[in-house]
Amino acid sequence: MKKEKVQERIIRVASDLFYRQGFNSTGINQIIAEADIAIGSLYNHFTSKNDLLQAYLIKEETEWFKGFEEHSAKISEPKQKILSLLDYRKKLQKSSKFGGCHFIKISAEVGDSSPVVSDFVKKHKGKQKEMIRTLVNGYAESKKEFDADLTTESIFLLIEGAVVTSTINKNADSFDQIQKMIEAQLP
Amino acid sequence: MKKEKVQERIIRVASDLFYRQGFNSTGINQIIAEADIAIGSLYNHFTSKNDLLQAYLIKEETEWFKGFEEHSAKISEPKQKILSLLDYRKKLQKSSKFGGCHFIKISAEVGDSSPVVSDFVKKHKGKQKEMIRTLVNGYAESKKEFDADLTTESIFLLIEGAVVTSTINKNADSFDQIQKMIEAQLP
DNA sequence: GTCTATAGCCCGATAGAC
DNA sequence: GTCTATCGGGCTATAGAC
Repeated sequence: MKKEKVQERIIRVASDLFYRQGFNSTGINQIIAEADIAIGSLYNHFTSKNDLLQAYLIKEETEWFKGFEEHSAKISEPKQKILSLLDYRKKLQKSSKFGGCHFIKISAEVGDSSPVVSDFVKKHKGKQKEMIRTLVNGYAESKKEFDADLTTESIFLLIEGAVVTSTINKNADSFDQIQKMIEAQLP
Repeated sequence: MKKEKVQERIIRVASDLFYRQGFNSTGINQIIAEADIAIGSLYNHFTSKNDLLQAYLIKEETEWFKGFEEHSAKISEPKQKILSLLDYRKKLQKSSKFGGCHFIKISAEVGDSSPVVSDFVKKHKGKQKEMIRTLVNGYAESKKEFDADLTTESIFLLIEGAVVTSTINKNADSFDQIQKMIEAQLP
């Protein structure tokens, strides 16, 4: 394990605070205190707080896809691969104490006032949906009279609904429910 | 039309700003400027900014249910009544330029740090779901072998997913998609 | 490339005149 | 019950020593 560089530590600390407290509720002073650096050092590595926000988005997106790849690496059967995505999102929610989706959260907080953030989140959710589409198409090859597009949209929207709802209710019930629903759509 | 009282104007202005800009990004000074009052008057009617936040939540919840009642007043057929809920949420999204659900938004921004807000949003979403359950039960009476509970959860989660997704994509596509899905669940 | 000090601004909230 | 003036503190960001 290589020693963590200063810049990486700043991003890690800031990301954690942005997610847990919100971007606007996290001050520069808190970031430098928890990262144990001086404010001059922070502004040597990042030009502004918004610059940190961009690094946060990129980091979380990279880790999101890498995390799913690792989570589902051993699964090759298409239906199980789809279900492992539900399991992945459920796992993320549990390990974050139901903190919610990073991207929905930041979008709700600063999205409308920052086109950079809105665009990033929109594209990210598009990537998620395309990943689902690939999984569904892999499943659909063996089936006839199967509407892959509608199934893709349905799985995507059910997951988004389940994530938001599990965040509000602070439990994983909605994931157990959508698992039944999605299994029923994959005969 | 009665003349709008000062207190009502404050709530109206603050609510609008909280929704469009976010709670943390809205300052007291902006509220009093747009409401055209002095800061002393604001603190005569409300004890704190958090007090205003509570008034905002109550106002939005009241208007949400009243709005649906009016929107669906002329519809008595159970299936159409359910579909009118989708139409209502779609209408809300369009008229707010896809600003998203008030309650999901405030929950994402300050929910975790404020149990009062988290609890309110959780209860509010519970009320929404119970309303859906009543509508679905009204429909289910005429059907056999119909899983009202699972259908209720499915409709609720699809709507939540559609609202979040339409907010991110700034269009109503997801509502058109869930309409197909939900119609298919109501044979 | 790390540090301290501080500028310049805005925040929520209060005091007290009228 | 509305107003103005102001407090104390936090904010992001910069300047400049080392």
